Amino acid sequence: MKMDSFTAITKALSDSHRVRALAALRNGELCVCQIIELLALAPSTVSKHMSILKQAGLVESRKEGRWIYYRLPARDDLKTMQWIIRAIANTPEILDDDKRLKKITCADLEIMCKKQRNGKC
Amino acid sequence: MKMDSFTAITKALSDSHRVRALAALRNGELCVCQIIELLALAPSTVSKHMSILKQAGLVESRKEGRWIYYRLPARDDLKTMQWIIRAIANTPEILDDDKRLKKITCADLEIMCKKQRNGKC
DNA sequence: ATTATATTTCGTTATGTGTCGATATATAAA
DNA sequence: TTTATATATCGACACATAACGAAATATAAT
Repeated sequence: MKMDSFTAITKALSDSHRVRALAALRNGELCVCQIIELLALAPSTVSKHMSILKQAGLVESRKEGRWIYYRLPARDDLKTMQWIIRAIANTPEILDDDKRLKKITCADLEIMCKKQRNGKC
Repeated sequence: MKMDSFTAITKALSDSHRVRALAALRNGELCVCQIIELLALAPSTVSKHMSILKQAGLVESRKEGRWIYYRLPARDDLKTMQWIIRAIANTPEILDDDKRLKKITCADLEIMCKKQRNGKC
């Protein structure tokens, strides 16, 4: 691995919002609006975070209609993820996120996005 | 691990100078002035870097007379180090550092520090 | 005791980063 | 084709961080 690639990864991991987003993806892909809901940040902010994770090679993305889904890389050449996930999986923040994620993933995407527009989240 | 401890580690690892210092320690402890020589930064800057690494639990220190030595933690509870070291050990930067380290560790501490004072490094 | 010196701490400056709102882009709906 | 909307990009701001030199601290040498 090159030094730049390495620091790109560690920089990407040095923000707790990004770490939480990454952990949220360990049980499957998520739509951006679901991550927005989870982190409770402005859409533009979440978009930036995800682009940093993608740049570092820590996530991949897929477009489906209006929605964009992010996921952990399929080919885990690096066992990076395993270590990271295991390191923080039991923190209160992530455990709480897991709970909230269940509700978020159950909700209909259209309805959830509409709630976000109306500022009811 | 707590989330704060985790991001303290990733933040510490998100600077290439600190990563280089860490890699330099994998073959044994080093005096601060040796790390100054290796990184070619101001003493105060190196001191700050080492305190960040120490805060994150990535290094320990030992005082001996006027000199302070840093080393990797003895009890590697986390296998963190192994992964980090392996990830960057073959980068040009680290390989070059290894070469220069051989000369640095051979040189007498007193003489090297004197050279630093006179600005000949 | 006084001086020299290895390292840290402090203050300052320049650059980087997280956040947001506004605008742009691309796709779906009407 | 026009309108709605999910996400990304841009511009601005506040705050964090890396760098240095100067001063402080602690230890060794004289």
